[in-house]
Amino acid sequence: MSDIREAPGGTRRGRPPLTDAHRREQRLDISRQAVRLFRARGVAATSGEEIARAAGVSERTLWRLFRSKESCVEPLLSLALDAFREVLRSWPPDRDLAEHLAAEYAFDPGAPPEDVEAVLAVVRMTRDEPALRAVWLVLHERAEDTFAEVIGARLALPPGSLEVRARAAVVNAALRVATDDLARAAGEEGLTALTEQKGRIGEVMRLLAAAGTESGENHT
Amino acid sequence: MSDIREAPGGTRRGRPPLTDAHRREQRLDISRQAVRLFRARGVAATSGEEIARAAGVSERTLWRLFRSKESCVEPLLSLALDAFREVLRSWPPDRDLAEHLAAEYAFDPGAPPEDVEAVLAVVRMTRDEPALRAVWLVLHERAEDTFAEVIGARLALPPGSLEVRARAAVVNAALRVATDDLARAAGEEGLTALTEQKGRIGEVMRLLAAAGTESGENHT
DNA sequence: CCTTTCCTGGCAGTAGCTGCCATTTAAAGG
DNA sequence: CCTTTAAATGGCAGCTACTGCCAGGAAAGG
Repeated sequence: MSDIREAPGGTRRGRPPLTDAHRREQRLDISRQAVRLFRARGVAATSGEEIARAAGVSERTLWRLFRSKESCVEPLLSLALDAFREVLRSWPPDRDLAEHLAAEYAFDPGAPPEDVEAVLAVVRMTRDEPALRAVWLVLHERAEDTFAEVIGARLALPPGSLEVRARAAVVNAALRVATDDLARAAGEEGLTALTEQKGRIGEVMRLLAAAGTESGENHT
Repeated sequence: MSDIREAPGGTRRGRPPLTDAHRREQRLDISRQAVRLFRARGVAATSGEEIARAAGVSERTLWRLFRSKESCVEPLLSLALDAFREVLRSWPPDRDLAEHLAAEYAFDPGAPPEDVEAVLAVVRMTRDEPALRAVWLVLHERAEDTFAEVIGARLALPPGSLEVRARAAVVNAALRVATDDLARAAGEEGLTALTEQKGRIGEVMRLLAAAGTESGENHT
């Protein structure tokens, strides 16, 4: 809304802020190091100082970029949510939501394979590490706002309305269960069977066929 | 399963463990004090020592009963989830799930009104306090296991199956959105309009009519 | 050059916890 | 009664996650 970046007349002075892209890359790099250490030694046995050292940054800036050591996994986890968000945004008007998701979403972030493997590893770790689970759930819920925008636009309802929020939360829940299941399967069988997993994801997505799209007529 | 409480021959020696009821009451009492302080001074400005002192217990035992000061709100928040769980368990076989929930669930824990108000206050606080939000989300997800038991029994499917877990997560999401909305409304208008709120809860619950019950036939 | 603005690091301090051990409490046996 | 056993609690030391504060250093314009 009122995001005034530049005063109307004057020229910029001083060092320009880092670009958002740079910031994201910086956080992502730290995230990679943190996840590597978490996988190797466990979360409890990994200190913030080690993460900072591995990322080639001071501990002070680490705490500036992440509010807790567990939240260092956020950038990697966000890759999965971003990919889903893109598919949701590409939802064509003439198609059923569940059909669209079941057909188009296959958990394929446009990211290097080592990042994808790291994401799946973190999702698996959230089962045993309560703090990581909390991060995962909070991230998921934050993504609901974006889901609500898409769904709200489709239903011609405000994104903050009760119905839209409920539908966004339902989509979010299905995504979480599907992703957890995929990560578990990838951990047990390796991700060779990823194509088979696409079927299971589609299965979950199809479950919200009724709740996600049609039947906008049964509310007052 | 193998919950052997008593060795086959000998008699119990030493002090018996506290009953679960006592434990719950103890944690609930601490929870009340913590929420009171959180509401008065904010979470950041409330120390674990203060919570312990207010609850008449040593700081050491506080940390034994709660892993973090934010998790002190868990017992109170659980009241809301327990109430819903009870309604879900009373789901009659001949009724639609959404209908049942819309008709029977009205956010009325069998608890003293000051506890109910505290619960709503905490739910409201989760909007601005990220740590409390994380606790709320984790608690919700933990409740999904119970939801899955009920739904699994109804669908004649194992509670751990993908479909049952997905449906439980969907119900859970709807409950969360409805509860957040109710807490917000109660905070703005006071809870005089609670009867009106029952209508909005029903609205949300009816949204999962299709996803929650019938249409078990559209999966492979 | 200087100035401004942003970024980063170092350092001190706090508080949220944890481990360890002593003390107390509630039961049963002698 | 006293002893024994197990569970609960408290006190203390210590570690680490994290914060505030301030001092440079880097990138822009004057």
